Amino acid sequence: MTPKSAPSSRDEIVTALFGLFRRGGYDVVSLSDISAATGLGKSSLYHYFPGGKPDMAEAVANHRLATMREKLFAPLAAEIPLPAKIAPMTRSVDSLYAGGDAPCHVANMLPSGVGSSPLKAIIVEWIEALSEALKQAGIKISAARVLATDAVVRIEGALVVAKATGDKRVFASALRDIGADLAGR
Amino acid sequence: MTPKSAPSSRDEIVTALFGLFRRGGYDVVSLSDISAATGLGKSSLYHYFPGGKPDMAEAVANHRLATMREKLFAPLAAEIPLPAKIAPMTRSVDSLYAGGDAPCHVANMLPSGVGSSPLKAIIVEWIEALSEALKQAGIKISAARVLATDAVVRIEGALVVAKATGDKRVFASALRDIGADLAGR
DNA sequence: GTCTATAATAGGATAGAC
DNA sequence: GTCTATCCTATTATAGAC
Repeated sequence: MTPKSAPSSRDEIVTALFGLFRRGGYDVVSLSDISAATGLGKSSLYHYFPGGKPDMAEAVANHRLATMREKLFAPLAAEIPLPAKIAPMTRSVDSLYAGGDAPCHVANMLPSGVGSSPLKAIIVEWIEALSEALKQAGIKISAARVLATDAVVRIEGALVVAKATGDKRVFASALRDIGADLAGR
Repeated sequence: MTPKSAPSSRDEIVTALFGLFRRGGYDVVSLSDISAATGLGKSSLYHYFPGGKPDMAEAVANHRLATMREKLFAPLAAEIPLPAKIAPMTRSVDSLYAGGDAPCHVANMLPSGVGSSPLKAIIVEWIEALSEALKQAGIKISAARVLATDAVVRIEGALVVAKATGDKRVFASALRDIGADLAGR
């Protein structure tokens, strides 16, 4: 067998970086911030990310894509009734965004343009996974796409509005409504 | 009469700054960028904005709030039938966000925390203006608030998703659906 | 693999001439 | 009101010892 692709501590660093980038976006986060958050000197960071800060941001974006695939997209492909998938999804979404407290990593990283390919994949694959789940439940694919897109749109929008107003309930009630719409009203 | 509150060229500068801040967010925009966009030297900028960059960002936020009040919130208070107000609103929104091409200034400025008070006002007053318009049309205030919040949520979310996927049609169809929902289906 | 030290650059901001 | 020149700081990044 090939040697186990050692889970280096790079993964732990990336997790710490994710917390920084998701909240501030690319340019707000400095190498000093990263150094403080990880406990590593600036130079050590270049050992893990030879490409510097853009390299870090892209690693974080790919890490987030993997998380979303595992926690959200894969479960949506299960061969079980639709409502049995939607409820867990809304719970996972609630958890992934800390009940509306944690901003969307995609939304905050987009303006910088760094690592935009995995960022785009997160949104595209999310809509795709939802569409497929709805289609499996007997909904026409065209209607499924509309519903799926609307769900992701509302989740992203609720995060923005909740942050702007300081009212997390906007996120909670949006999630509830989305779940009801997707599961079939 | 009081002398006309001279429309100094500060307004023109603020308009140029708005274009920069809305796209990049606070930290991406440097004084050099601003200098290039306005044609003014860095020092001249401090003549108009003694508080420096934060001062500029807050001026831009207040300018945007004024624009939103004029173009969106005030028309919603008119004493005409609801559908006659919703259609113009969606058209104005389409124009204000360039059909989904131009990002939301609020969403992109929020992470920095600079000028958050007018930014919050933009969202809060928007929801309030929509709620009032729906209430005037005979919808119960509690239901009106839910509908109004959902509309703003979907506009904000559609901008994020359209930007992430590179597909402006997401914004166009979201606007159409929102208009239909608000005008009474 | 992590550190200290340092380079090279760009950032925001100010002083003062015109 | 706009400019040139300058200051100070923070930034990303690299070199090289351990």
